[in-house]
Amino acid sequence: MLVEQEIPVAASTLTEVARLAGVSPATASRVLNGSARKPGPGVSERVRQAAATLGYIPNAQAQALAKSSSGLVGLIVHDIADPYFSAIARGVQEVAREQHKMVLLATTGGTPADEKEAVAAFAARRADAIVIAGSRSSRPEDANGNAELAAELDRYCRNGGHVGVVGQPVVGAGALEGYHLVEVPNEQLAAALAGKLAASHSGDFVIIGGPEGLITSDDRIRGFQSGLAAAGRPAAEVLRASFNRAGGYEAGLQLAQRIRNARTGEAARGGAKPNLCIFAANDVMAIGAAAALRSQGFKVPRDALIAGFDDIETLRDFRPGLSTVRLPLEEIGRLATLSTLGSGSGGEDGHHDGGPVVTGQVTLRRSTEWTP
Amino acid sequence: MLVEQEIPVAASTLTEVARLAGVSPATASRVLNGSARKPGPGVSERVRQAAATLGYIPNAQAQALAKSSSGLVGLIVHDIADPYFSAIARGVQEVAREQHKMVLLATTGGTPADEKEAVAAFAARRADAIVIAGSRSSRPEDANGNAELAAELDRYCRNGGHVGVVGQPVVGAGALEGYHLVEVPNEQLAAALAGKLAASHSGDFVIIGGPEGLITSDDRIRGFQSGLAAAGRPAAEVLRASFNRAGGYEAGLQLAQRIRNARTGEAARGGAKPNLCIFAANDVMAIGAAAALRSQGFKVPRDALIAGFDDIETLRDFRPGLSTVRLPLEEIGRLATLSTLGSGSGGEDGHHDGGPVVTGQVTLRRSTEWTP
DNA sequence: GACTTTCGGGAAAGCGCTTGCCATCCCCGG
DNA sequence: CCGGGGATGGCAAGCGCTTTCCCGAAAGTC
Repeated sequence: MLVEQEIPVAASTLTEVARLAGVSPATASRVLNGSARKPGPGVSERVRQAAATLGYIPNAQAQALAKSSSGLVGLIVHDIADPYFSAIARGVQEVAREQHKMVLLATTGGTPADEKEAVAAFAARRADAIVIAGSRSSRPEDANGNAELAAELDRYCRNGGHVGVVGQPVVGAGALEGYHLVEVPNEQLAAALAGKLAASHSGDFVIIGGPEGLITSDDRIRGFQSGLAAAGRPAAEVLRASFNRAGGYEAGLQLAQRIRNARTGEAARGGAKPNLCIFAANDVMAIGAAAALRSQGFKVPRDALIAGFDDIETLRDFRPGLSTVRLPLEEIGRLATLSTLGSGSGGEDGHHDGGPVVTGQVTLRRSTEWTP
Repeated sequence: MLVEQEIPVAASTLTEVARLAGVSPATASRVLNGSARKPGPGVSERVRQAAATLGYIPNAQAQALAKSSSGLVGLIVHDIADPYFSAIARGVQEVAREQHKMVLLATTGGTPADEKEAVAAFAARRADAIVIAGSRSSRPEDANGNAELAAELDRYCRNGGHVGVVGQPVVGAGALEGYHLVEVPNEQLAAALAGKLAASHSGDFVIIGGPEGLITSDDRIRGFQSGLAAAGRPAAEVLRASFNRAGGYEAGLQLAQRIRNARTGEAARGGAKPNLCIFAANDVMAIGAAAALRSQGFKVPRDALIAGFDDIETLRDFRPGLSTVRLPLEEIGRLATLSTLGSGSGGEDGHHDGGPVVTGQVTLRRSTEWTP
């Protein structure tokens, strides 16, 4: 018996389904959306049938309003096209999907003011959780913005929201229930990297870092320096540039000039071991620096060694292979999201929990390997 | 006169604001959220004041429900961590931001069934627009899924939604009002690339394509072949692999074997021009293939030329520079989004409009440049 | 067999906001 | 001086769904 498929011009509502099934909206709601109460099998069948016929799609907004939980996860990144963030985003997205939630995306360029705004927007949408990736800033001029961001987050948490922060705590945020942190051991890893590099490189070190106050960058720099110190080496000079390829390139040009000067001074003897090892605070900067060196006629690792941080996937095919620290970015995204959703119980004492442990791995490749 | 900042434990509602301001919720609504009617200045001031005191954040869900428009833009991609998609996502995000909308992200791996589900979810959330990036599939086994996807999209459009599709039309989708397409001239560009390559390369061509039925890939292959034909060259052999780095790598290994065989056969004479030019249907595959060749001891462009498609930003530092076709991905994302939002009027005749014009640019670099 | 428990279903009260409509009030021309 | 028109504010009816009661009936308990 073929039933005429009704193709409604407008989205049909629960009430219509209920009417068609000859039950009350309450019952229809109970059968179609998991409720504690399970209506009888006969009724259920009728309702489901009616829903199918009408092509019923529940109005998520209305549901959210009624049960004040939206099934939304907010994700805040600096720039979704940056491979660092898109890798994290993939992790977040995966978990969200598993948990039948949708992710709401906001990109802020790292400006605390924008981040605050994004949090507010997420709060307005009653997002169940917010994941903030991307370095916090400790710059004085951002102090204000940070404070507002922290306040906004606090309020969000106080209203029952959960926030997962990747990397380091939001400056000034309280130790609230619902506030989770996925700590990334930038400092230790950078120290470990420095140690390894110091073992094989006897010359100078120089660091290309992001702008002062970018915590991730600062942590990595500090870690690298302490690693150097532990190896009995003098502290490295730090060049500041913007935390992206362009910044790396710019700094790379400076360094090229410097190498050139050194060379002419020392009467170019062939086969000399490169005298400089560059540590860029992230892979993208490292690539930029490498490009700059190349543009000036220098080769890595022949004329300078170079290492980065993150082990961005797309960059693994870069030649010479970039020495770096592998960070499980996708996993980090997953963990940050899970900490806010999955373990509604996981951290019953919850607030500011030590959080899941993330480890990275120093990965040495050709870019820091001098071969005679 | 310092007023004690009231810090409400729960998010405050419009009604509370109204009460504090001594007006009706209607009025409060009118002043706080752009309404056609502008209440008097005195009242407005009081309401705004009250809202500030209470730290009022409108409940977007409720607003959406009441005015059935959510301020949401749905974005469907295969994989957000793929630089191709993340570049597009950036464009989408930008426009959304400009228009004070938020983007809702869904990743589907390209499965029509998942895409359909994503569309349904977006529809449930009453997204104002949906942008679908990522190749459609014309494979027979996806026909079913495609049909369902098309149906879901149709229904969404019929309910007043706007959808913007990147690349090629959804197979089987009707020519509906609210259905926009940003066409990417994959075929022409691939042909142009083939032409340029044919001009400088006299040997064989081989194509590494995605799985058969992936329209983007197929278009590029077809274009390349026709470009070859136009240059009086025989059609190239097509190797099929998955549309990502791994696929490229795999195919690259096969080709390496082939090159090796050819070499031993022809009694290795040094300095021979590479006999093979590889066209990979996208940059990531090209990189994979290049890595495979390298792993087998071959060098690009010494032993084989190679070209890709997309001009992924992160890959521009790859050495040797990868010949490719530059696609303005971010712009494509922007256009797709704008077509659904900005020009609510732009295409008043609207449906299936020719859409904005996207052009790419053949970009030759070292990877296809044989130097003696 | 009379009583307390379930249990399946419905009525209705919201969730927080927008908006059509009505009641005022003021300003102005006649 | 009075009536009409244009502002301006409030009332109340939803938007579509969930959920708390409540009620009748079926099922258990001595």
